Amino acid sequence: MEIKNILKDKGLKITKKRTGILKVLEKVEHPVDVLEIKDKLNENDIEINLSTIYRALENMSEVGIVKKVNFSDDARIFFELDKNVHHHYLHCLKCKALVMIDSCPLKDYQKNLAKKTNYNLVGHNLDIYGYCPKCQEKK
Amino acid sequence: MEIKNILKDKGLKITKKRTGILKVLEKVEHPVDVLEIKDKLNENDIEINLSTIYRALENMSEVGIVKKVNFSDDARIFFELDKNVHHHYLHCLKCKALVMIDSCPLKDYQKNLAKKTNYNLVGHNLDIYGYCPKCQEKK
DNA sequence: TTATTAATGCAAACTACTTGCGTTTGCATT
DNA sequence: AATGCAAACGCAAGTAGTTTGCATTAATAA
Repeated sequence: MEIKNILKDKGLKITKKRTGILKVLEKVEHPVDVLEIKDKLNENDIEINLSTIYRALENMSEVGIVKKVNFSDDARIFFELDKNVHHHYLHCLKCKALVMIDSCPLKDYQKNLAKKTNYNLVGHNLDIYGYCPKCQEKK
Repeated sequence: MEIKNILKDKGLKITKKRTGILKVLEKVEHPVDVLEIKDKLNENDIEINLSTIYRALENMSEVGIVKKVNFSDDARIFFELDKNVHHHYLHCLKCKALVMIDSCPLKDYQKNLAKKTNYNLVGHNLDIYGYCPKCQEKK
């Protein structure tokens, strides 16, 4: 669906800033933080305040357009388009590259764990850390 | 080993604050943040500044006495005694209880993933979220 | 016992994020 | 096209968690 229609669909007003944010998320294909969004918009001559970015992302995550992503070793909040698919990320500790892993190794595990512990499990968070092929060479 | 000897062993001075912090970590048996440490020490009539706690924990984590623990949904840093065992935590989203899971479901997975991706993988972080039996009742 | 070095407290700085409020803008209605 | 109103926005200030510089104090080796 086109960006404008995605917003209209959820009853959110179509503004240059909001469509700009969504275009950035579409293009980069990895979770981004607010500063990266600001920089990318500035490059395209769109001035935007950080609080606007935070609020826009908050709104859009409430209606399921975007998704908040937290990494355990980073206090920042990242955001990505919510395509309704569960996945995890492989992190390069040197160049910070993110590789999406879309097959989750924990589906069955979580079910079994729920049974064993009597917890009602609703989700999990997994991040895998290492060095990408390129950064291994450089060392 | 006794707390005093653990510190002496690593060349750290034995102070009331440091031994106090370690006693707290020993007793609580779950990762704690700096405020919980401060409160527990205050209860035992030990006044301590937050920056002292941060610095003591930083020093002690550099030498492997304690370990930093990050949870993906919480910006705070938690700390636990470093017993050199890999484990994960089950989080209750309501009462915030933490249950340690000491069998890791990802050992083989990580090895295979390393082969497949040519990444040199050094570790991972897994947190599992849900509701504990008690909190399910309350609802 | 003293001298040296690490540890500590305090205040200020810093990072990431949030909030209050006055202004502007999108858009439904006329 | 003009109007009105709620939503979006910018700015400045506030908050939470953590870090840092510097002067003071305390631990321990000599």
